[in-house]
Amino acid sequence: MLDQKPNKTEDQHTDLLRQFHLRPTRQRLALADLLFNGPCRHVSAEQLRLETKNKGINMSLATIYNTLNQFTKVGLLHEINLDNNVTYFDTNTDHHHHFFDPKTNKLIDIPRDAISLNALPDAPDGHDVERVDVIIRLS
Amino acid sequence: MLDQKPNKTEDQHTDLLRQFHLRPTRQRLALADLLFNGPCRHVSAEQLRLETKNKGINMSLATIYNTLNQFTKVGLLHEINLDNNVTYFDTNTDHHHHFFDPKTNKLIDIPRDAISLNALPDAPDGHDVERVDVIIRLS
DNA sequence: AACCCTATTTAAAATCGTTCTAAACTGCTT
DNA sequence: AAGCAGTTTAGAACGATTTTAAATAGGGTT
Repeated sequence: MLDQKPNKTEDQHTDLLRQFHLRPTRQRLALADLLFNGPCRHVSAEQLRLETKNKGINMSLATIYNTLNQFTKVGLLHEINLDNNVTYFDTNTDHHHHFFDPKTNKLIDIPRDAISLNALPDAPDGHDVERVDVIIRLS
Repeated sequence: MLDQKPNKTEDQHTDLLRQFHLRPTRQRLALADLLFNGPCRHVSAEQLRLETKNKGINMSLATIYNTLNQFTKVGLLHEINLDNNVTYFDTNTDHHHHFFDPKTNKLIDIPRDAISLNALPDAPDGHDVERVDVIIRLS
């Protein structure tokens, strides 16, 4: 009933965006609000389009894509690609792993240290290991 | 110089396709030849379109997609999706893992037992573990 | 070999997710 | 308030993949 109250985190998001030299526009703040308030999320551009629409926020799908890509570039999000050729964005940018349910296309985070990955093979000549992703596919 | 000699594996491929109730058509045999003769491969539909074209084999891209999907459905191929929203098909259907070079979009197989995956977390309620994919992203 | 039935192939259109374009708008500095 | 660069936008364009409906080709039967 206190929805007049200004969103407590809006100023934080403004600061956050400025840190990355992104102007805190209405649209970017709206998406930051959806992405960075609650618990970690795995969302597609289309999902966010629906969420903004449902909240009465007017913004074009192109802006959603632009923003997600910018957030990804500065490290606020991580990109994940799965079976269906839809790009998902993970608000958890820590090194971690995932359960994946192909039925629902839902991802569940697995903390990094919940999986012990010892004895990794050496990277091929001329390469380094940048990251190790474990995806546990569920049925 | 013996290219008149009938492809020694064509009969094997014919048998293989019949096992899965797929008619051994000219197109499917051509793709089986490209896929299942040499060492394991990771190919996209577009790559196969080029290869068939270069060999003078006439077949539509739709057929390549149809065939790859059919082969996948019966278990002759495995699908892999990476950063670029292109579907790759892996002729190695054993449980194994991959190096991935994002620069070239190339995959390199890692034998299953080259990575020790102990202490996997339990699958969420109502689910089983179907498969575990490890992707070592290179730089 | 001719016939038939169904599976398969095909070109073309359609679809889907995503990016690009060029014009309008807006945050920020002066 | 003015101006400029950064941002948003609608719509077109794009690339990968699927669908459509019509033509073709396996493979069995006569």
